[in-house]
Amino acid sequence: MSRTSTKAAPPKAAAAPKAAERILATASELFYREGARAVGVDEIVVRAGTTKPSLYRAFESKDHLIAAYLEGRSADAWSWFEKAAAAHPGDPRAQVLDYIDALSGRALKGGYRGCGLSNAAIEYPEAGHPGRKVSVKHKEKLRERLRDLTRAMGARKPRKLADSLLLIIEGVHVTSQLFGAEGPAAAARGAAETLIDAHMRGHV
Amino acid sequence: MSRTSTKAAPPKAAAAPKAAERILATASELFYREGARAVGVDEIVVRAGTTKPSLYRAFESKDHLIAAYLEGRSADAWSWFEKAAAAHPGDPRAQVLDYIDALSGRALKGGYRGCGLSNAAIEYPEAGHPGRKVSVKHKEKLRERLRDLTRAMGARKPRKLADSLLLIIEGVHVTSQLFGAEGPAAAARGAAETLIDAHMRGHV
DNA sequence: CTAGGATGTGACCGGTCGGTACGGGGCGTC
DNA sequence: GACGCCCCGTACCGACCGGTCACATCCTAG
Repeated sequence: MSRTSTKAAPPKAAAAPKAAERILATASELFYREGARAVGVDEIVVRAGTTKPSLYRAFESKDHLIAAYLEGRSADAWSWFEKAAAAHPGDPRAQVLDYIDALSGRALKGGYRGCGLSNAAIEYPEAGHPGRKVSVKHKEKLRERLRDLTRAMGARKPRKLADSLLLIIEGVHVTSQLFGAEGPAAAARGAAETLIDAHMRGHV
Repeated sequence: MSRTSTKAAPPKAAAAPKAAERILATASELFYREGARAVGVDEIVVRAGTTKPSLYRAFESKDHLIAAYLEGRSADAWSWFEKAAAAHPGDPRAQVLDYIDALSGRALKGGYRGCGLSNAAIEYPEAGHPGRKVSVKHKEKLRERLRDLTRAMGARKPRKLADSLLLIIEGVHVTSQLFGAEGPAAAARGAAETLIDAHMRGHV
């Protein structure tokens, strides 16, 4: 961190201080593991080594803290997505397969609790909830990105194939929570391959 | 209501009286629509036109009331399943397709909130929760039934096909909550057909 | 050294959570 | 009419919910 210019040291809004970061990190772990509704703000601040006013200075409500947590989850998911894309440049089929592979790989490990975004949408069905909005936006964008990929493959019905893959992906998320390591997630990649190949051959 | 016989009117244990039934019915609707964690016992008893002691006389705790609600959901799901089976005797492919069709049909209507059993498992990740046990048992049985069907089809890899179909089914449940009527559920039947046909041809 | 702003602190708010003790009241039976 | 049985509702419990207050403390810029 070097000194910048002599005048106007921090031009933009100050970055979040440490307490707020710890709160978000702690809340993210707790929300993911136990579900947002099951976790109280008291537990969050105690485990973050701080207190409630610090929480409410950084986040206007618990619901907005949930939204911030989900924004983080969304960013993580996109980084996985981009990583899979970067691993197979110009090969959309391998990209989506790699993404699904990574997904079911994590799903088959212990402690997996599915997709935080999907879980939150289930916990908060009310349309206006700030967290739910983040989830819905993320999933809509994912649907779009999947369509981009299936179009790039040259699939006959790219939208239908993308939706089919999305069903598989969400299926992985929930079944892994129900069945654990022996769950159907292991079948995800194979199913995705079959679906893609059938669409490429026009067998749909 | 006519008089029954003169002697020994109710020989077996008395059936649940009206209050308990109203509580279960009200709770079931509320739990499904808003999520079990979001609904308090006070709201349940008020809307059922009764009071808390009546609830706790019939159910030993809220968690057990949730379990009772999920038992009902499970029974409903099996009746849909059996209906699809009965509609196509001796044709397991048509049976499973019909079931998925019925599922996505409901999913594309308004007010759909997915599978109550899956939702509850997401809301209550703790292994010991009585409601979660009902959900897990149901889903394991569903996986078995699906395997029976794919075996009856003569699929090359019946377990893998069954798991693939289960991924689709659970995918329908969650995506319908995220996307509403325009969601990917409409692609479910087609995807299932493609998967089944590929497995029958041995293209897996 | 001083002044200001951002941060941490403990106490506290009304409301709701799941759960319970207890006392009446309807009804068929003698 | 008195009894016993079963079912129900009134009132209440301690704990915790999300959220706020006034105040102590610290860091940093000047």
